[in-house]
Amino acid sequence: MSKSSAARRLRQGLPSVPGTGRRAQFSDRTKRALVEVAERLFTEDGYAGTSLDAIVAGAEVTKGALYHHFDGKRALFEAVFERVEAQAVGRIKRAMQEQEDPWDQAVAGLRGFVDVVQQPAYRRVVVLEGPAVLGHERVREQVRTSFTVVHDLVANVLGDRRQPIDPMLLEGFSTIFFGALSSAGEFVADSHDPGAASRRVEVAIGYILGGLQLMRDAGVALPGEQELAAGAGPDGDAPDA
Amino acid sequence: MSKSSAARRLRQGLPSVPGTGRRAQFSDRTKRALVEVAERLFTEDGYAGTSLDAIVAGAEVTKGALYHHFDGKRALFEAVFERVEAQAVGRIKRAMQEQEDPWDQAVAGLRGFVDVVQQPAYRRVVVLEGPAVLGHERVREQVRTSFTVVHDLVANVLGDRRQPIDPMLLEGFSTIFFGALSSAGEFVADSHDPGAASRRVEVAIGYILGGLQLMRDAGVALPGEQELAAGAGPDGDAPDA
DNA sequence: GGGGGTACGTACTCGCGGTACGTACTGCGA
DNA sequence: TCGCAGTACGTACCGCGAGTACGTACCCCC
Repeated sequence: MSKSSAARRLRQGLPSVPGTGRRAQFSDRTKRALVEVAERLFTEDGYAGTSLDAIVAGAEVTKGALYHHFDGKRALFEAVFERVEAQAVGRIKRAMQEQEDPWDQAVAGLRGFVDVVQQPAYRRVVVLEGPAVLGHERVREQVRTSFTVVHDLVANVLGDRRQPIDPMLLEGFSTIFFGALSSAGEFVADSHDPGAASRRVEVAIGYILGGLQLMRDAGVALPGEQELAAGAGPDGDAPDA
Repeated sequence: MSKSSAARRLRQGLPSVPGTGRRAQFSDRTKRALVEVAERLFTEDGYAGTSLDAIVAGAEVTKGALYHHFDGKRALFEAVFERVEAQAVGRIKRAMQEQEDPWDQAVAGLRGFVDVVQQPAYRRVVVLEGPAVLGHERVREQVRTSFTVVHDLVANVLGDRRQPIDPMLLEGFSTIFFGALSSAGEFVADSHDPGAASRRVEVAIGYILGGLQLMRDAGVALPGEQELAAGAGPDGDAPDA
């Protein structure tokens, strides 16, 4: 049937008689193997399309091992989800740290984010199936890290004003802009010519940010908390062109 | 076990001996009942959380009827998906037709879209699970109708220029803005105070659109097709503030 | 009025997630 | 060094649920 325990350990580069090796090392290796195989299969075939049997077969263990390390299929998916997200955050942060100037850092962050959304694992596990499997609030919670980058950038672009911006309005701006960036990444990933598409996307994002700066510099005031608290705001349309 | 055929027909308000009634009417009624029950259950419990047994029990038919009308669970979900989307499009179009002025129409369309994204059925079936179950390209295809509203609006805001805008760039703008609107709806739906949140969202969207108009009127040119075709564009950042 | 086709109902299979339980190995304390 | 407890699995099984095969009643049209 399945390979013997000794053969498996041999394949993992460990002594077949593990008298000397640390036991926890075996355990961690098994767990990591499960997560890595699961990431590959979930990315290729999706959550529902991947059976636990396929995962344990790929990792050359059995369901007993899987259920020893994880509470079930969802928990395993969540582990994969966290891993993919962590890799994405690392990628974005590394890109930003290569820049000195705050503005360049922000641009690098945006580019990094658009890049990340194009990774197959990120698209499938985090964007496509994550919300349906784990609930979108769980995704939001996890994505909070990369969201912060966008949040700070928006605050920076809208900032430099005397009275502080209404926090909920800032949150709204950030959320909207975050959704815009996600769509931008999707647009590039779905495009037949990713290079050309990403150039368009950068132009578009730059144009939008430029517009926000123009609005700010033109003195078009955002409403304060008291105006927003009142029931009927202004018609909410643009300044007369 | 289950109710007899006669009892079911009685319950549906049809003669228990349906000698006079049209046969196709029974069929359509069964099909619609299945879709309606499925919409309710899919919205409440999600795709994976809803069993076909629960659906056919709710519709007071059996799996034979379901598999006669639909190719399987996915096909039934797709029918629900199309129904929910069609209702959403109708809602948006109706809101727009109440306005005369093109700008007011556009604003009504945006508001209608943000409204729609807050409907539980739309959120769950179209936004949350649709992409994972049917694939995001299928969702894109279906959502094309409401996307057109956004597309036209963006073209309108960016338009009024001498040389026409690069089509792919316009597509990028629309996609990004569409994503922004989706996030806006999600923001409102997730908020504890939807009224306050939707006011913020309208302000933010108005501010962004105003920025785009300012950019246009300030003569900040978007690159043409030939510049975009060249490999390295400008750094893609905002105009100096 | 009978034959064919539609619109179901019934009974079953099978894949898959989850569970119960057995077991080998390992590190530790006496 | 010997037991002993706990870990890290393996194995066998259960139940649910999607899909299928097949039977049947009824309607419509000739």
